[in-house]
Amino acid sequence: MQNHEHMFEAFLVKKELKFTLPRKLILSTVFALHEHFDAEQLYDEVRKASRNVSRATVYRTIPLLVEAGLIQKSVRSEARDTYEHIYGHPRHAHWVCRECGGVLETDMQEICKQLQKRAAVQNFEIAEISLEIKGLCWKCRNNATESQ
Amino acid sequence: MQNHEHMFEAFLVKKELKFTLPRKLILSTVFALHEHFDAEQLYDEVRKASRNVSRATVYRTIPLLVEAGLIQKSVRSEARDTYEHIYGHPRHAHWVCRECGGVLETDMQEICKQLQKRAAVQNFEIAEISLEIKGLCWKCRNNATESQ
DNA sequence: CTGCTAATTGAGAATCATTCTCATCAAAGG
DNA sequence: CCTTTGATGAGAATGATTCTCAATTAGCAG
Repeated sequence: MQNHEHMFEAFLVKKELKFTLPRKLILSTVFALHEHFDAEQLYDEVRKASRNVSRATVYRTIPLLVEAGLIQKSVRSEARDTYEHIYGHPRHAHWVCRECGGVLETDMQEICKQLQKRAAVQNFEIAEISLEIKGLCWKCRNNATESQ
Repeated sequence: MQNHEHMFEAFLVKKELKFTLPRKLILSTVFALHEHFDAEQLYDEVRKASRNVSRATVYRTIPLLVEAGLIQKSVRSEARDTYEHIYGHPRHAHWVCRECGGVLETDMQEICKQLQKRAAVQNFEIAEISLEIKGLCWKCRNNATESQ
């Protein structure tokens, strides 16, 4: 049993919820998937392993995974909500280009440290941090100036 | 005419769009509203000024205001998309409590400076910055420990 | 092993914010 | 006052997510 399975099971036990077969399947599928995914992609993958898991259960399990600290919502404002692993992945900022939609990720260890300090002062317990910068990437800036 | 009206008009002219009456109305309503609002609230307010503005036009104008740099999407993951003024408002981080839903705002001038530096290196042109921290506020942490 | 109880599930209907369609209207220049 | 093209209003359509409810399952007690 992998580490994230232990974590999820511990979380469920604490909440007096059951570590059922559908939940096990969804969990292992999430961690077999790319770091970024949406509910529908997850559902498709889960169905490959078992046709007996419904879309509703996938949608119901995602918030549990979020609350357990295993995943969090990722880049926003797309049609579907997207999620990303946070267990075992250092936090990173997302630089989203408004023009081409490309996403660049950069390290944010330093910023996280600053936020942790501020959290201590405010007595706030951090579960998720999302930093998103939108604008124009270098490619689209070049295209914009060329076409003038 | 206020400054944000000049900005919006300049933006529209540059895009070869017209500064029509509905757009003027929506713009002035946005800036008469709280810093945070959603499309429906905006629509309700606009309708108070004129019953001849449709929901569709409100929804169509919001992305223009975003692109013009006057507003941006705010705290996410609520049912409706919410927006906040950015023209004339220093950027701030949102600390969202998962338990009570409360939102605290803190300054992020320092972080913005760091991001500007990194943007210069990447040759990225920043239009929006959103920093959202989710977790438990001090009140809800206290409640949690009491009830154990 | 068997029954009990409450949580969980699957299937599909329901919701509801947002987007789209399309006929009508308005602005700006000639 | 035409003309052309973008803008608008009204309501239909979309589509991700949530809800409903009867059937199933897990965990426990006997």
